[in-house]
Amino acid sequence: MRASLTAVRNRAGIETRERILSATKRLLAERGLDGVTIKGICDAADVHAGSFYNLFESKEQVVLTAVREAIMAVDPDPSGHGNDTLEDLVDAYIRFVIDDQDLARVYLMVAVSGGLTDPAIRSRVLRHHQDRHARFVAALHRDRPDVSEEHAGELIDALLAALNGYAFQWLLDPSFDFENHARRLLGYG
Amino acid sequence: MRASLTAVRNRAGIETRERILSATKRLLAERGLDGVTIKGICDAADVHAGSFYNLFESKEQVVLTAVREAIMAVDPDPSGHGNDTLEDLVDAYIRFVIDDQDLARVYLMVAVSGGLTDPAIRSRVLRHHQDRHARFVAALHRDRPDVSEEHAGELIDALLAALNGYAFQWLLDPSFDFENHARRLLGYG
DNA sequence: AACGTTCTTTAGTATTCACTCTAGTTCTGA
DNA sequence: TCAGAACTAGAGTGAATACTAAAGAACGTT
Repeated sequence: MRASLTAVRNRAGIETRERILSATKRLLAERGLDGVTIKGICDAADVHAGSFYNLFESKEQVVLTAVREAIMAVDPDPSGHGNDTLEDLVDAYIRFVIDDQDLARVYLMVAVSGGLTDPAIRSRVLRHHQDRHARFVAALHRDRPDVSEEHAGELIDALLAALNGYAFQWLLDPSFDFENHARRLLGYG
Repeated sequence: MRASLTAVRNRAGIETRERILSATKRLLAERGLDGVTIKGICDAADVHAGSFYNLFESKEQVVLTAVREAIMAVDPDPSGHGNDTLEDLVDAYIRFVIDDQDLARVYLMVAVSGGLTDPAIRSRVLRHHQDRHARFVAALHRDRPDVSEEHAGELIDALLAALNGYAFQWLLDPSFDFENHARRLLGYG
């Protein structure tokens, strides 16, 4: 690791950084976590290795940055939490997956392959899941105060897991009716 | 690729082949599709590279062999098809995931990462899914002849996708009540 | 316009990867 | 037991990998 990166201040540097990050996201979606190479990123971003290392410390850093953005993109409006209905939350996930397929692919691949193999990514994924779980449970409780806390926890557990399964199936086979199946999950009882 | 492999006939060769294959499966489960290396496999199987290439043509071949076994292990009793109930099929999947976590991990990682990036694996995964889908639809139709074919197809679509989502969630977080959630999916209506 | 900082390029290095070669050892069948 | 086939060991090859160093170009500030 380099001692420290020079500060990024000029317009050129900021633009290059953005180009590298979006190329990384695209390549992650296309080739997967380990299919991404520095050369691939640099070619796609039309940048030389030296420039890359002027702006990022390592391949790991740029990948983690892209992954972090993908994970954060799953949840809408994280500041104004507390007023979403369960339907809002599910809708937001549906929209995320459909509108931002690249990031959704990254999110799922990271969750599955990374979560199942890399301890650092695993804990990140689990933590993210906990936050999501809490948010969904709160929303469910708002809609249906009669549902017990324990039961709500289990319902949301199943809901989130199924949503991921649906999303994956749709990314693999676009004829899968992701949107309707996902909405139908809301008929909880 | 080598012109041809010498035939594997001796006990020693067969044993070594098995050692290599099971080491490959274990490493696939631990490190993922691209985390597996020839050196890793050879070390784990206590074999040298020369021996490896005497028994397998390439890294790709041994990985695909392991993957094929993982995918085949998902479906029970493929010969005697036609008499399983939907409950049998779901039970078999539950048992597969719980009893053979390594293979289940490989199966899911391959389906997600491989399916989303590698065209060869993608078509293999899709084809496998079609077979599974047909089997599940037939079982549903046997239980409930009143359900229309189209509706049955959609129900099974959702069932299979949810099962995969549940399995992944459980592999990531063992406190997830995979078995019960999976069984609950059978309350279709 | 001139100076220091930031950015880019070019040409590397060391390492790891899948895979090969060859010589030697063990096994099997006759 | 012996010949030939199957198997193993271990060094080695070239390509690809992440990453670095150093020099020059572009930028922004004064």
